[in-house]
Amino acid sequence: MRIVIAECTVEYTGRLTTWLPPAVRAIIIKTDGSVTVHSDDKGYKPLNWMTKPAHFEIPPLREDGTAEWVFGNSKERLVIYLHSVITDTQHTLSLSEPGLKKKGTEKELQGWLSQNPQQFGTDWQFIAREYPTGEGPVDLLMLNEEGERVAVEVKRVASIGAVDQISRYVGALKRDYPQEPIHGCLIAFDVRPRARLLIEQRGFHWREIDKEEFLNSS
Amino acid sequence: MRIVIAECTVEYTGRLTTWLPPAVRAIIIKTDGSVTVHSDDKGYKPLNWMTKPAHFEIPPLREDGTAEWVFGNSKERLVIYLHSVITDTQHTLSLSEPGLKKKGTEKELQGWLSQNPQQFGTDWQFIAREYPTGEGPVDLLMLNEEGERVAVEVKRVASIGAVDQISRYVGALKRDYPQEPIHGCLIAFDVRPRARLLIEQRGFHWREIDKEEFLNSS
DNA sequence: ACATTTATCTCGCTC
DNA sequence: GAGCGAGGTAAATGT
Repeated sequence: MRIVIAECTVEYTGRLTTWLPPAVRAIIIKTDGSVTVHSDDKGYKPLNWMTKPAHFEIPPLREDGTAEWVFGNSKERLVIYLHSVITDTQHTLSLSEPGLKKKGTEKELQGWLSQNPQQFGTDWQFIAREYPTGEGPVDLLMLNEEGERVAVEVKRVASIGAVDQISRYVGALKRDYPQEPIHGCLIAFDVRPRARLLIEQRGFHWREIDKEEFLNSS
Repeated sequence: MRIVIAECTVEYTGRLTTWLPPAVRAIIIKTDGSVTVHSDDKGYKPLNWMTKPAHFEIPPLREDGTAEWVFGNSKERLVIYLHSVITDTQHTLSLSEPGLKKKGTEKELQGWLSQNPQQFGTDWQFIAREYPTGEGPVDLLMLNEEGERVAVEVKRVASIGAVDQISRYVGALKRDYPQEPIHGCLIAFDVRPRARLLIEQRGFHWREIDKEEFLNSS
C-alpha cells in the first residue's frame, strides 16, 4: 500500500465527468489495483477513486516535483496531477487478509426462518430459499396453514422498496400458478411505518422478528 | 488526518456484530470524526469503519506497545486492539476542501428534461420536479399530448427497481386523481433489457436519451 | 429525528 | 458478461 500526501488536482472521465480543484489530499494506492483520493473531511468516502483492478501509469516525479498519474480500465480514466508531494510512503500490510466475520446478517436470518417456519404460524411449511421467478429470486417460498404459496421477503430493516420486491415476485408467481392464490409476506427485525402502510394497502402481510430472540436461538 | 499502520484486531457492535482477526492494516482517522480500517486488498471499501461524527477514546500506547482504541456513537461501537504499531503519522491536509465538481449526474438529466419536454414528444408539458405522492416523490410530473398526467422516473442506468418505483408512483397518483388516466414513463441513458420487458408488461413506456446529445446540449 | 432516494454506489453471487 | 440484490450501505435532502 502506497500512501501519498500531495497537493493535487484530479480528473475522472467514465460514467460521468468530474474535476477536483487543487488542494492537499491523501492518495491511497492498494496492491489490488484500487485507488482512492481522500480529503480530511466529508466522512468515510473518497472524493475520487478507481475500483480494482485499474491499470497504473505512475512515472517518477519530474525535476520540478510534479507528476501526472493515470489510472484506467476499459471504460474509465482517473488522472491525478501532482503539483507538490509532501510525503510518499510504502507500507507492507498482511499479505492474506483474514477478512471480516459477521453475525446478524440478512442471509443468516433467512436461513434461520427456513429452519423455523413456525415463526410464520403453526403448520407453515418451508419450500425453498432464493426461489427463482422470472422477475428475480424470492427470499423464501413457503406454504401457509391452508397449503397456499406465500412469497416471503426477508430484511434486517424493511423499507418501502421491500414491498415493491414482494409485489413483483407475487406478480410473477401468479403468472406461473394462475389457478392458485399467491400470498406475500414481509418479515424483518424492523418494518418501517411506511412499509407497513403500503404492504397492508396491497393486501400482503408483515411481521417483525425479535432480534434478541433470533441472536439467542441461532 | 492520522494514519496508523499496525497489527490489530477490530470489533464492531451495532447494526450487527463483526470481528476482524489479527493482521497488519492501515487505520485512517479523519479530523471530521470518521475512522476506517483498510487492508491492502478487497478494493475501495474499508474492512471496518465508523462514520462521522464518532466519539474518540484513543489513549497513548502502553509500555508494551499495545493500546485499545474505542470509537463510538449513540448506537454503535468500534474497538481497535493495537498489538503492535508500525508507523503512526499525522498529516495536515487542506482545511477547506473545494469538493468534487460533477457533470452527467441524474439530477442534471432531470433538470434538462424539465426544460426540454419535447424529448418526450411534441406538445408535452412539464408540471413539476420531485412531485410528492403519498408513496414517495416522482422525479418528473408531465402532461402528454392528450393532456394526461405522466409520472416520469429518470435514471442514468435504469434497472428493474426503477420500474417498481414508477408502478408505486402511478398507483399513488391514481388514488389522488381517480377520474383521470395516469401514465408512467421511464427515461434513462441506458434502460436495461429486463427493465424494458417489465415496464412494457406493466403498460408503461420507456425511452433512452443519447448521452452525447445531452452533454452537448446542456 | 424520520423517511426517502441517489450513488462514478461497491460487492458478491448466479446464470 | 449480464442481471439481481444486499450493504453496518453512506450521504444528501426534505419534513
